[in-house]
Amino acid sequence: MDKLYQFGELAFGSRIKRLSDVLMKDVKQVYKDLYIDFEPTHFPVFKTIYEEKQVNIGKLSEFLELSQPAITQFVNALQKKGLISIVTNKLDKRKKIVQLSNKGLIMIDKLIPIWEVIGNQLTDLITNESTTFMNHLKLTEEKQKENSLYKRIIEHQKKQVEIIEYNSKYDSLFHDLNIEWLETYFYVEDHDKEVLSNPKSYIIDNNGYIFYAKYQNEIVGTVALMNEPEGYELSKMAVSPKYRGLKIGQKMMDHCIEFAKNKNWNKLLLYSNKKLENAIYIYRKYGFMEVELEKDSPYERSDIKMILRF
Amino acid sequence: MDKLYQFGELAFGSRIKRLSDVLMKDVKQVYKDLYIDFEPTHFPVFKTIYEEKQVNIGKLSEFLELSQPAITQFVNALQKKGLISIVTNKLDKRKKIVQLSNKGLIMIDKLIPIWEVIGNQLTDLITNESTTFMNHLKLTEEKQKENSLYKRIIEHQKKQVEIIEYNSKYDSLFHDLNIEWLETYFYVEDHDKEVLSNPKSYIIDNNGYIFYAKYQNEIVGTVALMNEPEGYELSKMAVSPKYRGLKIGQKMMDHCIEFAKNKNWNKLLLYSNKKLENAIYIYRKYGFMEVELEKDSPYERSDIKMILRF
DNA sequence: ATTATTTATATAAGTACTTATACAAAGATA
DNA sequence: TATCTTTGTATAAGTACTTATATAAATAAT
Repeated sequence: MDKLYQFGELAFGSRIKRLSDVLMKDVKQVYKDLYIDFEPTHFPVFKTIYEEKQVNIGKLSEFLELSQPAITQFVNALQKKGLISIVTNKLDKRKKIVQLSNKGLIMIDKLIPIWEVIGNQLTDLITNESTTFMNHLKLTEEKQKENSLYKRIIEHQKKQVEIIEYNSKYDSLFHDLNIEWLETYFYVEDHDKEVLSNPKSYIIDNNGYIFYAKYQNEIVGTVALMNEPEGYELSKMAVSPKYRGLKIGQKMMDHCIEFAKNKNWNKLLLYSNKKLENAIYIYRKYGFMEVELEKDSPYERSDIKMILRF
Repeated sequence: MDKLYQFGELAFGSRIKRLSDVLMKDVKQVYKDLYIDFEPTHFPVFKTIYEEKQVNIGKLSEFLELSQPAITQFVNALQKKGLISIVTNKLDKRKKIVQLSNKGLIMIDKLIPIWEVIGNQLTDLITNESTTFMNHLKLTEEKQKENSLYKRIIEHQKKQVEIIEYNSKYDSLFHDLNIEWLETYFYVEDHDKEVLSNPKSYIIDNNGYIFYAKYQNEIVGTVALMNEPEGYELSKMAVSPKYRGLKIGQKMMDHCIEFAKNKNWNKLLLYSNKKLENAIYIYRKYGFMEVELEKDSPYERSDIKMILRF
């Protein structure tokens, strides 16, 4: 029972406020998932500064129909984040000219593609067969409850990720992504360097497989299925830190399991480390079970071995 | 140049927020004008309590899809204003049962008619020929800028006030409204009592006129045009304190001036007191000019005499 | 019958605005 | 040229929410 529905037009203001709040919250979560350090409320001010290139506080207030103190507060926040620079106008020392900083320009490049996605998904959300404002509002509220803007955006982003097969031209990317991952969480063992520098001889030529996650024409993740005496080992899983949040790891995992089933393998094994709690949690969700770790395990850093049986 | 327009769907959230803010602001001003001590943001909670009769905080939060702390804050504010009473449920001492207080019930009686007006005017505002949510929003924003919800409501209320002619059945109302006014700003002179108790003989039978302002079938204001040797005097203007804000005084003044012109009188006079600054300001706006006050003016309280010449 | 968990509300702190007011620089006026 | 007004921004305090967390009472589990 949603009382605001029952109140009809009288609650129109409260309802559009509530809708605005949930949409803002969803977009906030999207930025967070994509590791973009940007507040949705800063969007109008930031985009206007970007478009106008140089603009003062009064003009921003006028353009956006927000109070001048509101703009001052946003501008201060954006400067604190280093996204804009503020200079006093030489001809009129009362005026503060605002423009994007270098960091702001880098941020804009990250934001523009996601803004396009947000815009499209929002359009989907608010587009429906209706003739009155109240009905549009109602249908939009219902759609948002069923499948929120947040979910819509994340689903769309996930669809943009495709898994492709080994190609030697990506050897250096394969190396770099995995070294980066190792350096972040552990340290690079000599054996790693050897294998990662020669994926063809160590993996492919040994009847192994390498897959890449491709997102917007860029390789953003790698995974390998290595042919070991005991069975195929899931390994070399690395995701570019810029693209975490898109569940790329899970997408690669889905692909590998499907691939293994099609090959009629009866199991997949992997080595990991208990300190990677999130990863272990996900492996378990996929059905991997912990087994005893052999003394001569292939990696120093491993302290857990898991097997998924089909 | 409204930037948010240009940003298209992306700025949808910001725009509905802005619209919500201006509508709330307009309704707040309406309550203020009508001397109703009520916050528009309290509307959903207050109306729900009224409809449910007895309800606890958790249920309110559920019904209105607002966080529990939000409800707690609203409920505390309403209690502080004396509009609701809170009792702890005897069976479950965690639960706080909220219901309208006597003061709250009186408030509801004041609010219900104005809620109807607000609802109707809002409906007008958001009703337009369009098919998409964005266009509805755009048209509504434009209508709001042209003729705001606030103006629409006040215009409507003013239209509800009509001026009617003398009828002896309203003699006691005529007396009471004027005595109340005198007691608020001055004190009641003996002569006042005499005149106000016998309007027929003192005013009507002396070729004078009495008019009433009628609002929703209730007499809420009075004014008289008294036949004096020098000319007709505008007098006995009183408005019920419950209905200030509807510009009833101005409506009666309009009527009297129109009436005087139709009678081909060449002037209207009035006596007032300089401490009633607002009244004097309005008289001047209508074209009344200050003239010298005779020593033997008819009222002790008067310290200014004004004349409007046609 | 304890103890642990869940439920109902309160409290604290933060965010995104608002209005009111202060202040300094620029422009207008006498 | 001094002063008065206007313009541009800053600061303070308030409002309407939010999330995170605390606390007390009720209920479930042992």
